[in-house]
Amino acid sequence: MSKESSLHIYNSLTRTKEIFKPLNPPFVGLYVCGPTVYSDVHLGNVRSFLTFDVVYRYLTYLGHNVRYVRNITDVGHLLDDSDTGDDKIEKRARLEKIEPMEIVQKYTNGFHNTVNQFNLLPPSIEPTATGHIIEQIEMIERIIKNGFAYEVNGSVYFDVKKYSEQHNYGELSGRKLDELLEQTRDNLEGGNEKRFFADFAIWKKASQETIMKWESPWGIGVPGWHLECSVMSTKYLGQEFDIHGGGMDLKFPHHECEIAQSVGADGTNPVKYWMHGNMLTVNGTKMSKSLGNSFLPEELISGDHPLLEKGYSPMTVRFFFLQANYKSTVDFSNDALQGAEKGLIKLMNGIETLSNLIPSEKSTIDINNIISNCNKSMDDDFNTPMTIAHLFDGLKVINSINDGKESIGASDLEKMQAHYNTFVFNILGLVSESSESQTNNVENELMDIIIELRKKSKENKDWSTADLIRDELGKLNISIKDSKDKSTWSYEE
RNA sequence: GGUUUCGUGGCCGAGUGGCUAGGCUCUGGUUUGCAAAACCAGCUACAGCGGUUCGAAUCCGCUCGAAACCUCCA
Repeated sequence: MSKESSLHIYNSLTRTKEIFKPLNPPFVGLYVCGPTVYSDVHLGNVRSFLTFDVVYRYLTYLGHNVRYVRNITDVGHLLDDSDTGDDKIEKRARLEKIEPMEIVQKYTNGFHNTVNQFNLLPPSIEPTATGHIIEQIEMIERIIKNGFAYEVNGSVYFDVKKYSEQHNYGELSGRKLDELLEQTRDNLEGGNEKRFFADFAIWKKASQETIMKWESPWGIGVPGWHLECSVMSTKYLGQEFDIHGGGMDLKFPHHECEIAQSVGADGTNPVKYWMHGNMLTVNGTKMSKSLGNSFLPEELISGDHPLLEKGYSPMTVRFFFLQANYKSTVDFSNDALQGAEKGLIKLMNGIETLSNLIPSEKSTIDINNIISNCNKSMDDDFNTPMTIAHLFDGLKVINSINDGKESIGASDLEKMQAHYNTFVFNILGLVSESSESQTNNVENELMDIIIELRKKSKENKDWSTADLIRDELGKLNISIKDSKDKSTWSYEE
């Protein structure tokens, strides 16, 4: 069913690159931690979702039947585990004086808009935490039954100490419990319901004011944040599934707790391959809401932000992110963005050139190398920067064919065009930003007339008229490029 | 303090024991009525100090520096 592939994935759990073998071919389960919808997603969030968008796209390209689950956290994201723990969404609702569900709807819509702008494919299933309260309660019951959780005063905590007697709590993040203890001594002070400092809430008793709350065997309350991912991933992908992704910052405690919960409830380690995307930094520090250095997509596009010299299109940003490895931090800078902007234009121009190439009798160049190089680099843990480098290598060939220095046969040309379409548009998910506006027929025909007129004046060596036309079009952001026998036009920024 | 990771040229960023990354910028050239685009060539590199090796930017050790996580965060 799936193509011959030697896809390797860096598994955060084993800290090595492993060959990817689906548990139940041709199906592949991919779960990605989605946003907590209590405020706008910023660019750092986008990078993470983009990483897994490309993973999803490439797995699909390889012929796998991928079920991609990305959740929406709409409840249970407690500010902390203290007894006065507050829910992020409720806090926001109180601030904005509206219903929690209104907050959820507002920022879920915002999230979807953003994600569309960056051309991220929608997941197969986008479950919400509030839609799976029953399953969460059932999971808590299983954990309690197995002796890995205890109830105190209407709340339920995961018993990390008990768990670590039989299992390895910290296997994902590399943390050791006794070391953790030394560092968190301060947190043990005060009246805490937990038996052990590392225990975490899986059910939290609701206070009087809490709006979103549910009945449970332990009274009225809300589920713990880590629980929803454990429940929803295994509900839709099975007790063991292939890939779990998320940002590096979720590795501990969130993902560590997910493992503990699943093992605690069902005795199975749910995830075969853990993937963690790295952070977006600004001037060397992580972009985050709390630090106030985050961009909203609108600010990015308009350039209306103190840290931005100008606006950048979503595709420029997408391309910029793809030019770095997902496992590395990327530093956001204007110089880098401008570099990406020009690089993307070059790539898109090259594809335009490719689509207009005229085939020759036979090829003087080897197409297969370019194609297999792209596959190889994607197979190497989704190495998009390398893939892009190979695409640029191919561009040189395309341009020299266009210049008449090399030639390409009809079947090779077809292959090459298919290859660029597949890799650039389907796998990397880039979109030609000018093409949409160029589908207007009247516009195209008008431009044909103008270009024809200009051609006439050029033939008459009436340079001033030819230049006038070019300059005036330039004012409308239309640029004219002359080659030997014809002129082409396109919109520019 | 602990865990994880990293330090590559003007900028961004791959790579990995011996073979050109790539993009952007800059310089020179080709092409062009001019421009743009394209093409060719050039320019600055692997934090520092030791070690292993025939050979290291790539492995090991130390030093210096940076980041994330250890509290909510993609």
